[in-house]
Amino acid sequence: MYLNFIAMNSEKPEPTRAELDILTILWKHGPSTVRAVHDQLNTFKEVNYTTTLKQMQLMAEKGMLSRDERSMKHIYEAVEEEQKTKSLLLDRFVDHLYGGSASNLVMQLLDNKKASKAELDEIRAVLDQLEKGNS
Amino acid sequence: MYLNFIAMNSEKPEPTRAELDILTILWKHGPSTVRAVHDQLNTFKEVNYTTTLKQMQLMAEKGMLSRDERSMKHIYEAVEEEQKTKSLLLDRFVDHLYGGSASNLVMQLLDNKKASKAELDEIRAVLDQLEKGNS
DNA sequence: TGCATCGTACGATTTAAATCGTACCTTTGC
DNA sequence: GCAAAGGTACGATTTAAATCGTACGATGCA
Repeated sequence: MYLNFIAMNSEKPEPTRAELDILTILWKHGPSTVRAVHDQLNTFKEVNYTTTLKQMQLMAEKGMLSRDERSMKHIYEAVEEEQKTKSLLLDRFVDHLYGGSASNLVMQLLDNKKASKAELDEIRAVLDQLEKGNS
Repeated sequence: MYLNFIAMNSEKPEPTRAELDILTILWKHGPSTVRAVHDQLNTFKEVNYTTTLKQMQLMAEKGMLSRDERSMKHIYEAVEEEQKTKSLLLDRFVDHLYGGSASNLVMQLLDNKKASKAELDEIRAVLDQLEKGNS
């Protein structure tokens, strides 16, 4: 009763929605000032500049972002790579909603007619690639 | 003919984590008492009974659950179907993390070695099925 | 009949996320 | 040299989610 493996394993915090918005911008544009991130953010979401600032400061404190303070305009950068973070989120998502079954998720995805013909072909290509590599 | 209010409102709220846990149980077991849901819940998460009760009452208030009060032990049931809800969540997920590209998501998924050989085959089968139907 | 058990109701609290207001320091242009 | 513009710092507030404590009504049964 002392150990809880599930709790121990899932102790990795996932970014919140607002954090993910900021990460996405940083991944896309590379190291940036708060101002730059904020401007991007405001193209789809209205928030006060200080809100973005605070958010990024907190993220830096948490270790999600690093920052270069050499100049007065601090430059922030995402610490974790895009793929790594998204992959974590995706895994959690599959586990939570599809009992860990990737194929179940894909089936649902394809059923949703969310995938165009071009996408289907692309997916098939990925499959071919994988099978070739594995065998 | 009047249109359903919920259907008209496209700002459909997505269930929170705790809510999703409860929905998942209800989808799996069908209409249930709070006690039954709570017991299931406690197999992987420690919460007080009244917490589960309150949560389910709120969900009913929000229209996510319906309840039959004829007996003292109220019976709750999920209003939305499993597939419909999951499909909404999946779409939001794809949009947010993969710019709406299903194939990008699938690629990541397959890269994650999260998919076994059997799953790959299954996915391929789904693809075949779809292409046949479409063309 | 009385008490333990199981149920609902619901206000209050805790926790976490997100936002904002205000203070104050630096740089820049005139 | 100084005001305006633009930057950081950070406490306080707002909002939403999740949890719990307590009250009290039904039921079952020795």
